Amino acid sequence: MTSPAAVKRRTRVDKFEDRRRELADAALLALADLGYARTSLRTIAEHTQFSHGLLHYYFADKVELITYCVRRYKEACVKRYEGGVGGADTPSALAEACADGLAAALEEAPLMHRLWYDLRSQSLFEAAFRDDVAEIDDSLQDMIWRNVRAYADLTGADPTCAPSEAYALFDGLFQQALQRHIIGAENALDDLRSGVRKLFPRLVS
Amino acid sequence: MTSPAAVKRRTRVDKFEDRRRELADAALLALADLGYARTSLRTIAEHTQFSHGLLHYYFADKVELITYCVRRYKEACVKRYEGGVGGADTPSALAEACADGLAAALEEAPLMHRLWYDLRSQSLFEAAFRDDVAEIDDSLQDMIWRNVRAYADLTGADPTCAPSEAYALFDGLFQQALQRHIIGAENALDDLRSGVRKLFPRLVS
DNA sequence: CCGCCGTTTGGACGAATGTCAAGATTTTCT
DNA sequence: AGAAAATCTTGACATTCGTCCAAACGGCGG
Repeated sequence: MTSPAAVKRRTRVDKFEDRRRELADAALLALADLGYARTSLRTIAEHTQFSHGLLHYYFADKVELITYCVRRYKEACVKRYEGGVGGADTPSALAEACADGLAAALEEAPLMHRLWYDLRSQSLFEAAFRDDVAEIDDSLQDMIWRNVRAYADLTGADPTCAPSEAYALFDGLFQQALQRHIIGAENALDDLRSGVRKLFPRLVS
Repeated sequence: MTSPAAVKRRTRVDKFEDRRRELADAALLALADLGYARTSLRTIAEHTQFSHGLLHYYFADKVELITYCVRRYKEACVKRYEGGVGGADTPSALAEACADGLAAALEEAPLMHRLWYDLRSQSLFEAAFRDDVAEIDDSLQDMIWRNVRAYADLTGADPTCAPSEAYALFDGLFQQALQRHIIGAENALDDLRSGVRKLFPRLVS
């Protein structure tokens, strides 16, 4: 089995990682509130029960904290979507399920999605974020592509677009819906559902 | 006619407005380089031949300067696109012309478009930017819709989507292409052209 | 030539930022 | 229980930020 030293060490790094996660979650709440540009380490610390100095005990600098947050956000993100839309036996049912899923995700946590687009924009200026952002983009693209493929299978046809193409189109709809939802447009969610539902048949033979 | 006083006064405010424009243009260059989050008034001043104190002579505060920049960006933006694609007599020719136009716009000034998406993201946190951003979004949506309508007319069919829907889809393609172009993907522009060309027939009956 | 007024400068201010280190506190191990 | 290691707090640091202001500049009318 594992030696006592190994056990001790494992619990130690686990506690360390647990606290890192705890701090990162609090940081994500602060970031979702204020956005990257306006979130300082001290305001992040205010979202925790600890002092600001502790952040430098668990993270080397601000960039490492933010990138850790992005990675953590991604974990929750893929876990959220990997369930997928399994039980749909007709094309339009799948399209509707996907539309409802995206609309529900937007309604459930609009501030988190706002943060995502903020961080993705920042990654165009700050190269340190690019790898993590690209990973998240890839997993989102996979999620979209699984649905498009499943839709095509149900119709007996083939997709007429590349995975990245499909992702760009869905993402465009989602981002616009988020924008309008945050402004306060009450038809943003319905328009998103409608747009997604109509997008599927546009992407197969 | 205009009185001498009015003439004199007009030249005065014109000089004032000219300098505002000059400063805003320099600010736009700085913003395009660094992004909203990292651009300070002093770094903006370094892009001009003046000192940082001058900015507060022409702009009340930073928000007024930025919003003025956004408005100025919009002017150039609509002027850039209002020419449109007049001379196209077949649907696929129009689609190709539009695809080439968007790809050329991206290649010509990628940093400006990066700034646009940055500022649009910021507007989701800073309500002061929302009106100007919404105006730009509207004019871009009009630009897209004119092309979709023209394409539909050439095919003798009707668009099967709303203007905002079309804009969201095109914008999704463009934003992804920008992202990949900045990362250094050499096929980003070609994929954008292909995606745009293929998007038109998807949006008509 | 002087004085005026629109411009422009450069420095100063308080506040906020990221970072760091020394000390206090808590946990862990023997 | 006591020593050692970890966790956490506190205060300080050098910068940088937006903002403001007194003074200097410069052209133009009197």
